[in-house]
Amino acid sequence: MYRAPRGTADVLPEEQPYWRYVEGIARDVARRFGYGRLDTPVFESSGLFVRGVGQVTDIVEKEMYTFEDRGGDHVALRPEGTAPVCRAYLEHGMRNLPQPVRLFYFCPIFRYDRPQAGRYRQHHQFGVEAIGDADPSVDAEIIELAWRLMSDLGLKDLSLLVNSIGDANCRPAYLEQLRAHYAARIEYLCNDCKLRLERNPLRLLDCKQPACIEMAHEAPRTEEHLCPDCRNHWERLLGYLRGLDIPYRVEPRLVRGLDYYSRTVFEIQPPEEGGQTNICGGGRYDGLMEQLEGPPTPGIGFGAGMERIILNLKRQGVPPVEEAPLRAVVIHLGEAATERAVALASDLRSAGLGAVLAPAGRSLRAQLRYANSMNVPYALILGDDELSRGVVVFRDMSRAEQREVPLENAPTALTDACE
RNA sequence: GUGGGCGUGGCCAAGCUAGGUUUAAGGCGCCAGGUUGUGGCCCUGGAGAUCGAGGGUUCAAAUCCCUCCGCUCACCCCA
Repeated sequence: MYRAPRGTADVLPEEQPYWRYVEGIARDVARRFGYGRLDTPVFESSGLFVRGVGQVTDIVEKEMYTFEDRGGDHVALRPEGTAPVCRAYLEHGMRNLPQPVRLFYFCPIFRYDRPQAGRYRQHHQFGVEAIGDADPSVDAEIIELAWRLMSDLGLKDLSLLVNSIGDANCRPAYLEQLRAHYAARIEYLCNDCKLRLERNPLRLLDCKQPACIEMAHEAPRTEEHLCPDCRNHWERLLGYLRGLDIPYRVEPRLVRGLDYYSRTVFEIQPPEEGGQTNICGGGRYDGLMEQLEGPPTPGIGFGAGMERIILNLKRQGVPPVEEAPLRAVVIHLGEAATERAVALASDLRSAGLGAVLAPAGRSLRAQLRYANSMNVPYALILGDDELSRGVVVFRDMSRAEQREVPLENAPTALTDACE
């Protein structure tokens, strides 16, 4: 028998309220901040991600779903959300729009990884990007948006971690210091970190090995090696966050796994529980547009994992919104009544009422049991007797009371009853 | 890529240590009946499993051995 591929999941009807809930609130928050929705293709040229995300990142090196299509083009299932948005910004000449351009998206993300709690090969992100303005007030706006999303969702006890990793001016010198610090202690490094020392020294800082954590503690801090412009940007951002009463924590060892980040990086973490630590991550990417062969254009944004948000909503007991509920089951006895019941159910739907037909050919008792299991407030019962008199039995399921109403008045009666 | 745990009807699961008494318990759910037209509780009945797959040991394997597959948790990485 076929199963859903490893690391993917069906979202069953009973799960949908959570998805609707998160989408609804995310959409509303995005709207209140003036963000417009952008949908991009589920696959892109592989090169977009190799150039944008970075050749030596795990995402590109070992997690991308890439393939050659029948025409010989090299494409990849989208492994992250920002590069496609930037591609679309460039492709559609959005620099001619008022800056910054504010965009949001919901999309599936694909990474070939060993699945575990809160981690999938196909997951979904809500993301926002503000492109075309380098001012730290935009950083604050993005972080505020993320923070407001979480609080509007009803999630509690979250932590906001922020850091600045500098820019092209100050990072090279910082990385040299970092390398020197670790090179002097190379014999104590874990094997992964020995590789990082050469290839991606920034990542030395967030190694989880105990010995490496210790070294990271004494390592030079990004925050203390910023050039004047980055320092000014950083301090203004923190000032704005304080003004917004957003409780941040500066985390000197916070770096991000994608190459394109510069200056501001941040994450939002749920309270400690087993499983994945961050439900939202983002930062500034002022160099990305140039990597994609566009004009220098600053940008900042974040991605938030839908599955992880929903996982935490469940852990915290936040109830999702009710969907438009079913109002009635239409019960019918006999061929003639069935024919009329089909029309009656249709009339109810035309009146905006959720209604389903009880399974045909079953006893009244069985159909009522069905109505009971559907958890509807009313059952409309139509048999030969009612049909001949032009009425329908209108039964209140919770009170176990019923009365007759003229067939043609059924939609109105049900509407009134549901108010 | 590395390591731990687990695989018995749609779901939860007993049985496996000491192989035969299992035609593989029980519960939920599903269908029917108990009321020839009245649900929820209760009662009765029914459908539904080649015990993850393949091989081996044995007179006999869900139970023991081997191989493979899958799920899951953690590392790594990230949302």
